[in-house]
Amino acid sequence: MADRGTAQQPTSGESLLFLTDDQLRRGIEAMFFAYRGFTADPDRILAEKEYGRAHHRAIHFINRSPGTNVNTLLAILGVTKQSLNRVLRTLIEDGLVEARVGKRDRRERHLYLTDAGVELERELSDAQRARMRAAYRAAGPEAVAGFRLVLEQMMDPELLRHYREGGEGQT
Amino acid sequence: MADRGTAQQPTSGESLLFLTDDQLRRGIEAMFFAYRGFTADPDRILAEKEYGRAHHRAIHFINRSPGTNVNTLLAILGVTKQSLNRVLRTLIEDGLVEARVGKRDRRERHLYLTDAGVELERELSDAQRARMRAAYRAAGPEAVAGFRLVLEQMMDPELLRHYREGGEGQT
DNA sequence: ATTTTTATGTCAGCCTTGTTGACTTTCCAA
DNA sequence: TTGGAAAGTCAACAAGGCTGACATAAAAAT
Repeated sequence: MADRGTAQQPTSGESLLFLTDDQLRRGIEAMFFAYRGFTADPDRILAEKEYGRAHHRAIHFINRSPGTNVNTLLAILGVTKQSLNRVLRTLIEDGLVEARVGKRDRRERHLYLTDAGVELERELSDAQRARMRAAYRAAGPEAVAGFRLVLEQMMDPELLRHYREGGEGQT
Repeated sequence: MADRGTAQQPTSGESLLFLTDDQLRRGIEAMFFAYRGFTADPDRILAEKEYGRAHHRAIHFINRSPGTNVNTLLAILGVTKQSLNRVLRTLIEDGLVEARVGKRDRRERHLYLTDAGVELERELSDAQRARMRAAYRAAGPEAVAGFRLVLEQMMDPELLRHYREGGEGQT
């Protein structure tokens, strides 16, 4: 209802054909299908190990920011503490994650991957990166820049912050 | 383990900096965060109406290809028939989807949205398109082309087929 | 004409991962 | 010293995946 309907003509000289409902629909489907491919490889590995996608996400972000506390992780993952806690507990029990009591604020738990955790993270992200790398290589650097730009625009602004802050990569 | 590790230098003249592990990790996180934004608006609408994301997906693809049969939908959505059936049954009970017995092959059910179904589809896709349109507009046509190209490369080839066949848009 | 295969639906039961609500423990800070 | 934030726990529940088994109708093959 925030829309001007389906019939759209090119307006100014810029040609806004890429904003037609049909083009948008194709983008939406591309997101849907691509996300499936994006998660397929890690999912296969996780299934063998009695873990799920939620474990992967926790492991990923603990690996990216070692020593992060539970609250921060909660905000990044966008789930409830009860939901995260269940996942975290199994990872700690299985010796993949270590929760150290905070020094300054002893209520906080700082999360770290153990050696075994690092190893699983490696296995999962190697698989995911392999597919990503193949896609990047096939599409080329200019396409990748556009890909990243559009995705950033689709994010919740709050998450965009976490995204930009995460890691020390030279963009 | 299909990787050459983190330390990567620019090789040929082409500069393969966009293929570093760090760049790939940022792409992976971009996918994760953006997918959340991508589904946030429809999810909000669906929650009010006692439906979930699975209903949205079914409605979307029935709307895109009216008269499609259950098997095709199964292949596109990548779920089991039991899972789809549960969703489909509620949609039919609620009068959003109609299942007509096939004329040539009377085993098949051809699926159509009713007027009420079309209306919900509109509401959901308007919300989703609005965000997509804002992202497209902010990123610009060249970025959108790259976005689509990378996503296509990430898809399962089997799904890529469905993706390309779907709809009659002039790409 | 009979058998087999295909398309679909359905029942039962399981798992993961999300939710809300209530409650406790710890401990920083006003 | 007391209020409240951070963290953890327990219980109950729902959505939406999954497998397996089975039923029915109709098409296709023999």
